[in-house]
Amino acid sequence: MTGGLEWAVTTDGQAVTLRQVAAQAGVSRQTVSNVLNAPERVDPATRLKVRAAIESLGYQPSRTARSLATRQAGLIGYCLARHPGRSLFTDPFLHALTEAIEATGRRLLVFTAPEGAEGLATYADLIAQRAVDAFILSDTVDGDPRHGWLASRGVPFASFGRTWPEQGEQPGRWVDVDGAGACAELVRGLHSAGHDRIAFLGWRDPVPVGAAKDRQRGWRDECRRLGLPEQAAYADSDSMEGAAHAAATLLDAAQPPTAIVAAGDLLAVGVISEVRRRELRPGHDIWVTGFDDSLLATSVEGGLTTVRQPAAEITATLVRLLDAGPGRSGVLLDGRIVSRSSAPLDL
Amino acid sequence: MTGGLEWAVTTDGQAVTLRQVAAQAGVSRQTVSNVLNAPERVDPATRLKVRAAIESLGYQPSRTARSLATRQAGLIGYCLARHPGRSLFTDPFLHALTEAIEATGRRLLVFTAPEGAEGLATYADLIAQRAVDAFILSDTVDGDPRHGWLASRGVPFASFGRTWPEQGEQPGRWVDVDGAGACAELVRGLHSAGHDRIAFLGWRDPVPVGAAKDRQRGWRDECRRLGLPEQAAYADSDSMEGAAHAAATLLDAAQPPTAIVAAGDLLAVGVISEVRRRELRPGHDIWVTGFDDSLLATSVEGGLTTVRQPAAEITATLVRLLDAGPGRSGVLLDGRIVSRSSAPLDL
DNA sequence: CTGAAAGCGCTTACAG
DNA sequence: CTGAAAGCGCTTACAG
Repeated sequence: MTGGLEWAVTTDGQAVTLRQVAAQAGVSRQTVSNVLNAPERVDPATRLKVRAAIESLGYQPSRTARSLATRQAGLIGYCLARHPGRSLFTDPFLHALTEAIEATGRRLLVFTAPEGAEGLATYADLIAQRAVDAFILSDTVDGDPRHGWLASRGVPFASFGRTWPEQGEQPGRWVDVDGAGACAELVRGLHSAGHDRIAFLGWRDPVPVGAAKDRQRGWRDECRRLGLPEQAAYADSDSMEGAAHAAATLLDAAQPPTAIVAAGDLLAVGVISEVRRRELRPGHDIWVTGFDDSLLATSVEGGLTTVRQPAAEITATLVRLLDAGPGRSGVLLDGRIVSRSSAPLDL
Repeated sequence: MTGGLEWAVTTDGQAVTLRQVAAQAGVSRQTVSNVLNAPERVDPATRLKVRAAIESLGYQPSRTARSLATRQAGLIGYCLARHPGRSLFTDPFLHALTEAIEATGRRLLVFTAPEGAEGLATYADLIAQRAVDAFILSDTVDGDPRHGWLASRGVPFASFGRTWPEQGEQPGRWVDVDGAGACAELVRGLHSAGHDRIAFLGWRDPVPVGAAKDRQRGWRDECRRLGLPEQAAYADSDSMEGAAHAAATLLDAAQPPTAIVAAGDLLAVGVISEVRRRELRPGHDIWVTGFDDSLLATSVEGGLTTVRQPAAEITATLVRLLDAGPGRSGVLLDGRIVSRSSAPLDL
């Protein structure tokens, strides 16, 4: 014993099994199994004896053998987005998801799959091989085929993100961040701070969509409610450069906005660079906000006001939904506005 | 049958097993197993018969049962970095790794663990549970304890990144990108383009380290070789802002550099913003390079000249090393310089 | 070439 | 409360 980090192997490199624990404790194998899985059924004295043997041998049950017996892989499948590095939220999300799953004693299996309906074959393989018990879906797209497909087969899953069908019609269970609500709040905050011309800067069309439209809708509805003009511009690509050009068109208008709500942090950073180039000061002359609270948000001078997606809450909800059984339900979580100097909001 | 996407379940929702395939084909179970695992041993005629049954039932072997019999989990473990979102290469790396592992018929299990020696307990658990066959290590730090610990226990692993002990002393097998070589090449390219004052911009100390020092060493050695001055500055944090401030000190010098080699893309973007703020033109007045070819590199105006880490090559090498058996070896891969307008190099 | 047997390391009713 | 039995769904020698 070298201090708790030794792993369960005998001198010949073989792993310790139930049988050896049973032998050492002088009980049968099923008794050992019972102290592990139903300790209340076994006599306290033998329980202690068995626990001592487990401890001294450093025994841990084989996941594989247990899985075969219980018919549970103990693994949740998660498909990595096919465009690595495109979203700045992917990495924090995956980390939080892994921790949330681990907290329930299961683990995360990641895999890749082709886009769209073709990718279903990969899901089918995983199911047929009984390699996972359930799936977590993210990077959902409008009309995502996975949800209906899985639901119709009775495969448990939970989705981060909506597929945007009519309300209540989405198969299965989902959780999402209320992008519309967060952007509306941003507009209210900016308006309270004295802004009357609050523009929106989004992505031009062949881009993600659902979530982007949701954010824009929140901005637009709130502007209407407050009787503010609706100025919007769109970046040709998801880049700082694209955003800078789009921002330029806004700032060149006869009545330029005094605040710009960008649909993402990267876009916001592009807006800021354009603002600076015009010798205007972000957070003074022009207020700028982003979305995601990614590493970029704390990377620009003074910091970027942005909307944080509550990764831990999202993933905890996903895990809960996973075990909620069949049915349809949705949870909408609030994004949290993080105020920094690009738009010093009073929250 | 609805077109190949149906999964292997009977009408009662139970998965198809070997036994049912055997029954339908009119052979024994081990014959079915043989056509799957050693087809050359079975008569072509029965092989066909069995294949037809497999096909028609949509049968796939249970991973769990197979794992128990073969004593191979079929899973590779990979620990996610504890600082999600800090590195822009994490996401592309993970995606490439997953594909590389899948190409060998195995899958990737991701997990989280505490930093440093404490985290070894998590590795120990995974091993004791026989949940994985091997590990891929990344986010290596100087003097990383994992390599020696795993090697001494005979657990297969492969490392992306060095632990920077004396040459040849690192336990196990590793692959890394030659940051020194790439930065030296950058310096040569800049020098050929007429630059005589080529500064380096890195991170101030309590940051990653090994790789950062390696990049700086490449820059420094090449500057010495060419007889160029060695100007360097360091960002206080891994942020555009920190880089902008550090760049300012360089540009305020009596003999300011005409080119700046930044240790990372985020730093480089910060340098560019400082350059622009001074009404200087990146790629004309001041040439700027980054490292990683992350999404930021194509996000700034005209694009950032940077060093691409060959994700597919790295991960293919990792998988190869995983199966190379015990021993020590290292592979140093070249980074590829991607020239864009922030430093229009002739390559 | 094919099949009967044993075993992988657990768990789950079920007797005692 | 405890243990003998059966079984999870495969694979791997080994007879025939």
